[in-house]
Amino acid sequence: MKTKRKEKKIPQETIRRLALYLRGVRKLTSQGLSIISSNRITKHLNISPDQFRKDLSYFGSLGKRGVGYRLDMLIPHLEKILGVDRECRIIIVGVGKLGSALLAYPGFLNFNFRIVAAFDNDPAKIGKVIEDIKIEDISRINKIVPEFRVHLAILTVPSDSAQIVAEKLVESGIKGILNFAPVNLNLPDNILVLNVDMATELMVLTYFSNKVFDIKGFKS
Amino acid sequence: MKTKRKEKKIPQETIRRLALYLRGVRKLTSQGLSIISSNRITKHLNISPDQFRKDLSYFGSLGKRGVGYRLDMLIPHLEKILGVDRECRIIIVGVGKLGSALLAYPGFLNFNFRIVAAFDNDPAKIGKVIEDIKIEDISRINKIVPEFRVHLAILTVPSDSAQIVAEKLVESGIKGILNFAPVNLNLPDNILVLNVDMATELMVLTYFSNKVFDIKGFKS
DNA sequence: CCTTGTGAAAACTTTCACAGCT
DNA sequence: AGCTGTGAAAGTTTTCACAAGG
Repeated sequence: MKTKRKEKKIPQETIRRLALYLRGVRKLTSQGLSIISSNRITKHLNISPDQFRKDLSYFGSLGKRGVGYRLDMLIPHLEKILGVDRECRIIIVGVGKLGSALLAYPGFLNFNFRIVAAFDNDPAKIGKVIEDIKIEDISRINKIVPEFRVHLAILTVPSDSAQIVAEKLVESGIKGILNFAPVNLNLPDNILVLNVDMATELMVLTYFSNKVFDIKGFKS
Repeated sequence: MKTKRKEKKIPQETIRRLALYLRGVRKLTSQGLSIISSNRITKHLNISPDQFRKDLSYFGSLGKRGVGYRLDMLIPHLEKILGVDRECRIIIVGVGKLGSALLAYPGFLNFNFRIVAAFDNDPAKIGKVIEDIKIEDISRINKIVPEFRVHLAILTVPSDSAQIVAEKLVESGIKGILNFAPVNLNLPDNILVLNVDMATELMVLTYFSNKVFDIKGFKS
């Protein structure tokens, strides 16, 4: 990333970890805890307490020395930083098997993400209702995105059409795309794209598991 | 310490990019190209040519100065490094909506990943066949993993049971896990875990899209 | 002129260590 | 005594710049 701001530089991975912390501290709250140390928070997250404190310090100080962090302050703090204190409207584009599965995924609501529409170009699917969401023709993206002030799109169309559909999304005013199609999208710099590519993840696992073999002296 | 090979430190992200390169060069081959420069390869990947050459250089030199890379050598080279030159057997554990979608995902085969079994604990599902794969009872993991010499597992069970199921997978001899449950798995160090967490990705997108607003001076 | 391969510099991220507050 | 917050050190990754080869 090439942000050339004078603001102190926040590592990208810090943001990803903040999301992890939010999950973690919510779980601890539900266990009845109210004040908690960096040590305790990170115990089950495979992250060092130092890293946690450093990550938080980018956004001002919140803990009490000698004491720890108040969960009732920490949770809203993290939610505010991540922007999940307000509802974020999202759409799913491409209602194949994966798109349908994501439509039904309950975990989005925990973080204030609301799926407001789903799109496909298959006439057999358009008009059907899945999980209370009516499937719309893809040509209606331009109408619905501004109307519902949609921020983000989950893109689960076939690779062939990913680029062109992504361009439509950009045109309609979307700000970011979570792309499940295994292609690199070429879009303007101000559009954020994160790729989720299952085959790549498996390759990374394969590479490192072979490495472990080597080091341990095993044979496959 | 025990590795006999030259001990250069290879960045983790390099491996992820190699998978990207493999996708890219395969596409270029299908366009009839046979020799190609780092510039051309990375043109549509949002990666610099320098990065590409550096990444490759960790594994020895393969290109010809003044010329470029021969695709018929580059592709097998990348495949070998990533370990996708041999079949890798995988299983899917948890055949809910997401698990079923992944069972049907055709992209795994391009990289020699073969799904050999699927597991669930729901009696209503056990015995059913999806995409030519019979769904087995989760208790049979211990039998099937060694029998088919399964390397990797895709974990798509509910969060509550993810840890305990993961431990069963480790017991059975699995080497790595692609975890879709939004919890941190605590497993031995020699087991590789990669997490795919849709809500986290959306939060990262939200964070950065708000940042872009700020920088550009827009309002939401 | 091409383009690769690679040390060296620059940039970035994590870990350390300790001052300072409760 | 216990824990946070944070500069400074250590470690890691990317970018630069250029020698060397077709």
